[in-house]
Amino acid sequence: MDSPSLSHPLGHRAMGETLLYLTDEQLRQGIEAMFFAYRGFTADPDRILELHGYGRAHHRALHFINGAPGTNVNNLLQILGVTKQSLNRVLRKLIADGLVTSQVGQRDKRERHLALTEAGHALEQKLSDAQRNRIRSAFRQVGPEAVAGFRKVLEAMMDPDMMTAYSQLREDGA
Amino acid sequence: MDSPSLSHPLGHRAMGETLLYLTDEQLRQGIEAMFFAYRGFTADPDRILELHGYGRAHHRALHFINGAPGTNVNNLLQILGVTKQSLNRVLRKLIADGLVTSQVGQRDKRERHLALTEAGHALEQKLSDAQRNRIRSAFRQVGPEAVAGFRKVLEAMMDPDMMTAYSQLREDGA
DNA sequence: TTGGAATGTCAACAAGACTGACATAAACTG
DNA sequence: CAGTTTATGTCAGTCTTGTTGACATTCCAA
Repeated sequence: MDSPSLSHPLGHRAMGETLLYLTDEQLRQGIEAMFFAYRGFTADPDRILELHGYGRAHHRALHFINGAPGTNVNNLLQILGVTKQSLNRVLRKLIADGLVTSQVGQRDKRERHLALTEAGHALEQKLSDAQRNRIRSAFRQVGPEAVAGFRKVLEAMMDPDMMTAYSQLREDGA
Repeated sequence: MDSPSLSHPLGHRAMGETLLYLTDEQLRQGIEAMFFAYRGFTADPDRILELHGYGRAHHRALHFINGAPGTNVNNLLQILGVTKQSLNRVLRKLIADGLVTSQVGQRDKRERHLALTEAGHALEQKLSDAQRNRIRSAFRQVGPEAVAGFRKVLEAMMDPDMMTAYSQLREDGA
């Protein structure tokens, strides 16, 4: 179960170890695992968001503003991968509700610098706690080696350009 | 980098190995990895779907009908976790376009048994190939141990009840 | 100083989720 | 057999979240 390469019906004669994981069935299982796991991953925050009248888009905005306070809208756009109009609707509501502040930039007055208010932090914490609890529980169940593998696969699955935008934001933040 | 447990600044005195992965920062990275990886995971099929005038919902329907041909609407509903109205809209289009067949059940004539037509198989293959290519590439990069860990974590992250519906479908199929 | 690029806002629209109400047909039950 | 439950489909209306298009403001460089 944890090391199929040692007990594969075909043995490990001519086939490289990596090939064991590349049958269509293995890949199909990987695809479905992503589908179901992602649903689990979002389920807990979704329930909380619904109580407050928000959606997943609001959660994403809160999450990344929290991680890079003072960031501007454009940075956030790169990360979230949506149009500015779409993000703007979400931000407008968060600002109107007093969860996010938008300050005109000092050097460049076109920019708006975003940050969480106290109320914004409170909701972000609540959402983040719910999501972390599930991840923590999963990580505990499987142990550190599995977690390392998980991280490696996910990183290999990302689009490289998305990650560059992300690292930039974390540098610019504050 | 690949084995933090051996080089953690705090050493491994009183802390169980698992604790190393449970700092808020580690969990945050896990959360963001899921977010970015899921986007990569859906990016390739999304591009193909757009060309054909379909969305992710159609992909999901095609995927699970392909995996359990002859299944009925109710099973599909359990798996996809959407309302019948939502699924019906998608199925109606797929049937009208000749990608899916809906046959009245023989034993229970209330049920509709769903299957892919030749055209449906063709599109499903195209989508599935695109998605598999990315997963295969990721799996190849990281090696079998990481893949095993990836699977373990994802399974631990799922909602248990969703998985029961899923296994049922795979048994009932055909 | 003027024109283009960058940034952000408003309006309108589409996909895809939702609820609620209802119709039909078949199966089940007393 | 009558009545109820189950499985499915449909219509209408709403919500979130994505899209484009149009436009205002600000900055910068020719």
